[in-house]
Amino acid sequence: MSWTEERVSVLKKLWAEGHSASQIAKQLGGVTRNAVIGKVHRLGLSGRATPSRPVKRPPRLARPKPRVLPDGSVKVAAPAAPETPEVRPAAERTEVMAPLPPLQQADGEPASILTLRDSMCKWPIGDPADPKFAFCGRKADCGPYCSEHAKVAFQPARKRESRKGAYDYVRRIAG
DNA sequence: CCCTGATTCGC
DNA sequence: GCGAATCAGG
Repeated sequence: MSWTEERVSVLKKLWAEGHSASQIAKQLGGVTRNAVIGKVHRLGLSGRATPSRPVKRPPRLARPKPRVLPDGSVKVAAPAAPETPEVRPAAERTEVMAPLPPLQQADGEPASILTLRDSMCKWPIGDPADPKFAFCGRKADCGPYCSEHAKVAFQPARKRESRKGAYDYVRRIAG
């Protein structure tokens, strides 16, 4: 079947009335819903009333699919260039583990190994090898951490011993 | 697994 | 221009 003026007008009418592509294809006959969608897209009336789907997905990358030719041979197109991975910024990853900056004490310095006391949050902040390495230093809630860091420390429990490991690490550093 | 529209690309 | 294949969702 071909897209006669008649059939196109019917297509437009049904599409405008909100029928789905498969319903239109069924009514027209001789075409699949893909054909209808393709025609709709070509006519430029793709965007209809899409109540529950304003989802905008990124363009699909090319499909280098092998195709079987009539003579039985297989042809493979050159693979399309991969999209840019886009790595997450380091700051975004760190933010989860250290949402709070070290508490400034009276002397303006954050809690260090020397000044960290039992009642202070022992959440490490920064690289231990860095001179600026410090601890959270806020009031420890019920464990070694303040209420905020306790949420982070005692939540994921990934793999095996994130909690114990974190605590031991602090004990090792803090004494 | 059913459905939806969107997109690609060989024809 | 056409539409099958495929994708990304509901």
